[in-house]
Amino acid sequence: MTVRTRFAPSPTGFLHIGGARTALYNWLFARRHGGRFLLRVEDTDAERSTDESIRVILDGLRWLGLDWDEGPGVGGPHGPYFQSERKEIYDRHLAKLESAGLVYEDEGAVRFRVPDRTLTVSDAICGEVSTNLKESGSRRYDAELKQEVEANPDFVIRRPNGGYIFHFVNVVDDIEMAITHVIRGEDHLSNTPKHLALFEALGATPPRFAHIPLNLNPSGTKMSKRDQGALIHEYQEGGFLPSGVANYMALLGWSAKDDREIFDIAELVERFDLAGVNHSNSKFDYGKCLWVNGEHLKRLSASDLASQAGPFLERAGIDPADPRLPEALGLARERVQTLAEIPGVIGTIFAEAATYDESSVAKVKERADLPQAIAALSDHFAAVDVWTADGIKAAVQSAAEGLGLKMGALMLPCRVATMGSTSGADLVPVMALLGKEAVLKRLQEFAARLG
RNA sequence: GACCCGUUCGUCUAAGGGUUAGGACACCGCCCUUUCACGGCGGUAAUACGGGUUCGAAUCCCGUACGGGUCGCCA
Repeated sequence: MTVRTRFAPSPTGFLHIGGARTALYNWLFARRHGGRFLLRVEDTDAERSTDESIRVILDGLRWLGLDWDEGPGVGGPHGPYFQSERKEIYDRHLAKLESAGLVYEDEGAVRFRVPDRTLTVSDAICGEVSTNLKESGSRRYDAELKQEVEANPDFVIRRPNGGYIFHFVNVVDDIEMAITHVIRGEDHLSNTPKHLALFEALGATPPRFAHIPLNLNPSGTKMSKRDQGALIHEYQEGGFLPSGVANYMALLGWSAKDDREIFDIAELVERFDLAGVNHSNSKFDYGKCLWVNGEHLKRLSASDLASQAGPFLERAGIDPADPRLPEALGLARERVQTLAEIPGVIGTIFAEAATYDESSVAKVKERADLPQAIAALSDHFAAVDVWTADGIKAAVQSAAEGLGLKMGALMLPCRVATMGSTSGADLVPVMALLGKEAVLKRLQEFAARLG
């Protein structure tokens, strides 16, 4: 049997981290087992389903590298892949239920007769979970009354206006699309008996279910789009790598059962399995997500780093063709966790002049001998013949000796004078890239600032 | 409220009857670096609670507490 999984988002205008992780698990599972991954858009709620809101979701999936074998844009033998275009299919299945006497009309809506017996979900993660829909559905909690009220256990599958309800279309589509494995959030576990009843009524064998634990925000409540790290496009804009984000998402609820945590996409495909999925919800940790991304950044090849960083460099006004760029990127990668941080670390190399950070300047200004130190550095740099890291170091060394100081005592003032800040990339290579003239000019400007 | 799922350092997790309860992020300290970082080494820190079963329980069972989910003519 070929494994067929699917991701079935409703277009809300955002690709949420929870949805993206569900998509990832389905994708990994399909890829791991040489199966197919389908994408189906659940746009039965017409108002929210704009082209734009659909595009955001597809773009997010593409950015993460979660390509689909069947679905919007690629087609496939089980289309259409938008629920809004599948009305005839739903009508056909409804007719089957009608002729079997399993549905009835109620104030214009169509209700499905639930069976009065125990249905057992055999979940790959949660184990066996049994429910009797007739019993459990005959009472309903009224949030306003704050108490249970009588209810009709037969749930609605079609609205009076002809629109079909999620449970029904979801099941019909999974049958029609020959889905073998449904990996979805645990919030659907309680809905699954309804789906089981529908599969049975439609004469279909249900797929294998795997309900994965939910991702919560750091306060332990449901992630909302306001929470940091909640939306996939923010990662893209924030300079994360798709593989880093996928790696971190995989880790929220799954582990390889050894101490390894950093995996590229191919390694995730190789190692992912449902047995490694946890049973309990996890809280999102933005700091760890940053760390994982930083590890991916460190492992990137020089050319990949250059192409990935491109948009962020251009935005900062750095010419991607500058010959100093490859070396500068090498300096940057060791100390950033996102691509977006790169310009801040090496931007000064490509700038006309240093931008002085006030608190950094204030820090070195505390030294009484600062003007002399800068002057000494200027003199010794001016005398350097071969402007290389070694030559620069030697110059700093001799400048320090002349002042009766250790070399380290001059490094920080030199850093602030040439780079504008106490932080940033490694000073000596930066000066080498900057060139002798530029360094001397910056020292002069800094001295002038001091007055 | 009923039903369902869950509970190991602050966070993500490993250990599925016998471990000094392991790793990672974060935090702290030391070393390295004559700068900023990286890195290396070390430290603080957990089995929710109460009962069982067992020679022995984080691990199996029951209860309690807490957290999450579901209970729509939303998906």
